[in-house]
Amino acid sequence: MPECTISEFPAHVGELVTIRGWVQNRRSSGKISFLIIRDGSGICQAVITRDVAGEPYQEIKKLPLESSVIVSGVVIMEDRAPGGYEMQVKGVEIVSKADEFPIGKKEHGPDFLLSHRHLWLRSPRQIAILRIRDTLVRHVRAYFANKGFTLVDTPIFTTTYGEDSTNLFSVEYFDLGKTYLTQTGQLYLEAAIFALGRVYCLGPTFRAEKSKTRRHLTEFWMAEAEMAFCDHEKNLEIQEDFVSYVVQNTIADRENELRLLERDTEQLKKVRPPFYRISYDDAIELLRKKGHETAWGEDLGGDEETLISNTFDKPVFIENYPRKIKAFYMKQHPERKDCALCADLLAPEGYGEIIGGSQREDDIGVLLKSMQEHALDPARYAWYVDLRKYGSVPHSGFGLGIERTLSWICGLHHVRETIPFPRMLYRAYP
RNA sequence: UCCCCGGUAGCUCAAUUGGUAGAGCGGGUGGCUGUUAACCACUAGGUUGGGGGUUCGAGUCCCUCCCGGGGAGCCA
Repeated sequence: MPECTISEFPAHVGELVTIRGWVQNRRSSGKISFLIIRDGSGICQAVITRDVAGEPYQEIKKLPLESSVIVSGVVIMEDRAPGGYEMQVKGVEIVSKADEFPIGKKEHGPDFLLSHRHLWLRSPRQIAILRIRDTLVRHVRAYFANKGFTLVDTPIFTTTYGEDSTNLFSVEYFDLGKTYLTQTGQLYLEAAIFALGRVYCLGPTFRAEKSKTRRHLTEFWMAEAEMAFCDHEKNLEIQEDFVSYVVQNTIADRENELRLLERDTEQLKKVRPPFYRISYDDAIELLRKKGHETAWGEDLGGDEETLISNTFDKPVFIENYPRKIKAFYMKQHPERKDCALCADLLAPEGYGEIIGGSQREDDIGVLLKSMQEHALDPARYAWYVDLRKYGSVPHSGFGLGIERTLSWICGLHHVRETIPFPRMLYRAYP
C-alpha cells in the first residue's frame, strides 16, 4: 500500500494510502469515530466505523491522545473535514499507546506549558510558529546569499567581549582560564571582511542579563552582517532592503500559519523601503512632546521604545546615539563628536528594537582612545586593533534578533514562544 | 538587585465579613452512525507550595521561606 504524507492528499484523492502519525484529537460515537491525525506535514480527519473496523473498533475509539498510529484508508474530498480532505479508514495499527497526555484541550498557564515545552511543541500554534521561524531563517540566508555575502561562522567561545563584560557567561577553558560565551560575532566578522568583502553569520548568542521581560532570553539567535567599504548611510539602506525582503517573503510563504495565529498582516505588508529615520536628539524631543521626560544621554528603555515605535506605521531608525551609552567600536560622528554613527531599528506595533547597527571606528587612534574610555584591556583586543593596521577601510554592519523579529511577524506577546527551547533567567528545563 | 501579581483536584479556575473545599476539562464506566475544544448520564480524585503564629475555628488574617509570572535596570 503506498505511503504518503497528509500534505500530499490532494494528489491521492480516491486512492488507498497509508499515513503514519499521532492522534491529535478524537471524537467518537457508538459506531463511528473521528481521529485527527498529525503526521508532521499536516493534519487530517480519519473516519472509522465499527462495521469496517470490526473487533478492534472498541480499542481505537478509546485511543489516548498522542498515541502513535499507522492508518490506511481512502482519501476523499470532504467539506465537513478540517482541511477539506478526509481519510476513510480501512485499518489502524497502533505503534505505541500513549500515557495520559499532560497538555489538554483547554487552556494552561505559562509555568505549566514551559515546564512541558517538549510536549507543548506538538500543539498547532507552536507548530505554526516553528514553521514561520524556519521560513524566516531561510529568507535571511537567501537574502545574504543573493547579495554576495559569504557565511562566516564565528566562534562561540571568545576571549574578547563585544558589548558589556557584566553580562557574559563564563566557561572554564582547560588551562587557559576563563573564556566567555559569545554575545556577538561582530568583531570576528570585521576580521573576515578583509578577506571576503561582505560577510554574515547566523548563530546563538548568550547574555547573562538578569532580565525578566517578554523581550528577553538568555540564549537567542542573531543574524549579523558586516560590509567593507560601507558607510553609515549605505548600512541603513541595506537594512531596509533586508528587513523588507525577509518580512514580505515570510508572510507570503506562511499565510496559513499566520491566519492560525490570528495575525493581521496588513501592517506587515507596509514594510517596504524607505523606513522612517529620526535622530536620538529628535527621539528625546518626541518623547518630551508626548509627556515622557528623558534626559539627553540616557538610553531609551522599553517604555520609550514602545512609545516611539507606536508613533510610526513602519519600522523607524533611531540614529546617532550618545557614544557613552554605546559600544566602544562604533565610529565617532564627524560633526557630533559626542555621538556615534549608529542606528537601532525599532519595529512598529510596539515591538521595539530588532536591529542594532553602526559604522565601525576605522581610525586606530580614536579606537584605542575609545577602548581606554571603556576600560578594555588592549592586550585582549590586540588582534582587533591589528585590523586597523593592515589596510583599514570604512566599514559597517548590523545584527538582527531572530526571536524579536519573529515575535513581531507572528504578533506574539512574548519571545519565549519563538524559540523551540527557551532559556530564561529561571528556566533551563527542558 | 528592586517593585507588582500569583501558588487550591492531573490541568484551568471558583470559594461572600474567618464558619462543612466546588465547577469545567482530563481519567474511569455506560450511551450515541457525521463529529468539529462533539454531546449526555454516572463515578473516582484534595496534607489549599513549606514552616511558624493569631483564633473556639484559617484556603481566607500576620510573619517567614521556597517556586513561578510580569515589569524596572540592561539589551537583540
